[in-house]
Amino acid sequence: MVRRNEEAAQLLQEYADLLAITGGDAFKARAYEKAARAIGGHPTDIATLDPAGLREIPGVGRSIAEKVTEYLRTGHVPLIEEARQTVPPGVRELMAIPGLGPKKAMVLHQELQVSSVDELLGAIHRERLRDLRGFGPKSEESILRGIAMMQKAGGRILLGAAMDIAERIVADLAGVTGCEGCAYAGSLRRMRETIGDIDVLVAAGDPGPFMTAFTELPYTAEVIAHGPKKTSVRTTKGLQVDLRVLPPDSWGAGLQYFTGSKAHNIRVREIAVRQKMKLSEYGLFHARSGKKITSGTEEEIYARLGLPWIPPTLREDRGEIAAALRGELPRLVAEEDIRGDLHTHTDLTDGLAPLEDMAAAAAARGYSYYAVTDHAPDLVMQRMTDEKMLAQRERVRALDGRYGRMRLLHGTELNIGPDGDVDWPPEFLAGFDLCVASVHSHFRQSPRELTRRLIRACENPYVSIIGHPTTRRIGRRPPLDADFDAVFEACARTGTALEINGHPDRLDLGDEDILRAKRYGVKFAVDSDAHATLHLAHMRFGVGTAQRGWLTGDDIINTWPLQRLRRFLREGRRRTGG
DNA sequence: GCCGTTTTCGGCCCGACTGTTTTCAGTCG
Repeated sequence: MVRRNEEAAQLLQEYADLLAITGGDAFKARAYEKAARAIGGHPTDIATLDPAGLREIPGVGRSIAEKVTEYLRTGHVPLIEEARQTVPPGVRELMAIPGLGPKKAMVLHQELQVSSVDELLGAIHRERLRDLRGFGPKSEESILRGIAMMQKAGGRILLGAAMDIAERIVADLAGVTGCEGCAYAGSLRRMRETIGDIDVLVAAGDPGPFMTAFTELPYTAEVIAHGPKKTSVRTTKGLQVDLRVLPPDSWGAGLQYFTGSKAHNIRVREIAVRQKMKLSEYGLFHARSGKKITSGTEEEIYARLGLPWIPPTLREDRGEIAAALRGELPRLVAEEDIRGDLHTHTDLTDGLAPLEDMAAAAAARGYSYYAVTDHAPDLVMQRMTDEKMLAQRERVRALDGRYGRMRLLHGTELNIGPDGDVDWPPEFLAGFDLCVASVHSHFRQSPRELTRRLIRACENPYVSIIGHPTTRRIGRRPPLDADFDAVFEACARTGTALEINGHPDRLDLGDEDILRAKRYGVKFAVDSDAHATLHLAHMRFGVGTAQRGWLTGDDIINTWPLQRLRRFLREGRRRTGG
């Protein structure tokens, strides 16, 4: 069942943007934004709710409930469609550029008739922006930087969004009669942080029904190519999806081939050639006779080449073949190994769900422990106080034991200030079971200052985990320009874990940094940073990223039993390394 | 547009930073 929540959330967000662009009531725009967020993170599928049920979602009142109901019934909301007519679509696109908000986007459109990113680039190069009120050379520079960040993603979409659509397609095609196997392959199966296009494979004798079903899926906007072996479509969101139907006995060869990466496959084929064999998407063959050796499963193909099966997340030609040949592939962490989440939020700060709901959802995931880590006072907009935090601690203590075997931990996400200080003095921090500390502002300090700042946070005895260490947001904000080797060294020295934040916008640390950090002997924490019950599921992307960094359960503190985790937290409070 | 132990009006997450300005608007977290 596909949730309609995301669609409705996007529509309401669009209307909020349109209101902001056209200079409507800012509070009204914010109300729509808030409702969009609440609906997107609401655990119940809104399609099952009547207007009264919708109004129980915080931030949804009479007017928005009516519009959502209308949208669910007819697929249209005339008021929003009218508003859409008044603003060229490119203007909203401009708002996606970091540093450009609704006001500046509208000025660019009204004064320079700019309504797309390309037109904006043209205007900057002709130095047209400098004459505009509120713009200058620095803004040109920062806009260019923002556009470069966006374009570096090169039309690729984030892992989470790609996974959503791929899983829907796989579920739909698996229901077509004659389906003997259906899976996504490509960079998505390898869990890369961004995805260019989605590859879906089906094993079936007769491709026809699948090709037809594929072109008729509700999210298919345009059929790019339609043949007997391959069909390509563009989805309503502009993402290309390729479907290949393989004969069932070629399944393993096809899956191996289309999973890639290209560099990994080249290495594997070299091994085949050295053994007088040939590997293609149809199977493994004798080079001379052309006779097929095997093609049914990936395991058989790798085995016939003298290799163990290599997990897709390792298939990047980063030494996995050599390690496999030596029998030294790591025993990668799996999602089932995760015993708890150590970085999550509730509606006490910017989360959507109350403590009880978050804890119940965590327990349903089978966790043995679960940490609530709401924001601390220095993130001013969250309005945290000592009293609120202590009251929450009381509630956490009272609820502990009510979720089966799952234990509740009370923590916080501290802010690492410009000097590396955190929100509270040691006496107060000592009351938490654990503290995550993260950078939330002052991203553009000098490398020297940033490095010192992060190291000082590591050296705080009460800081156990550095949250989203580089603070990058994929395609939006570059990583901090710090000397991360020095930070990794400090983490190892002080017994501070580095977070692998599973939010698809972040995936921070990323795979390359994980590989580097591991060499210093650092431990990691894979967290969801959930702000809603559903976001607890982002753990899978964190685990995928950890796998891409070659991590085992032993490297990751939240795969450990609670006792060992507590020992790590205690040790860290003793070792300041100073 | 939402919300309510301030309850049908009048608030709404608030402060800092940035680049522009010559006193501040826009953007961000």
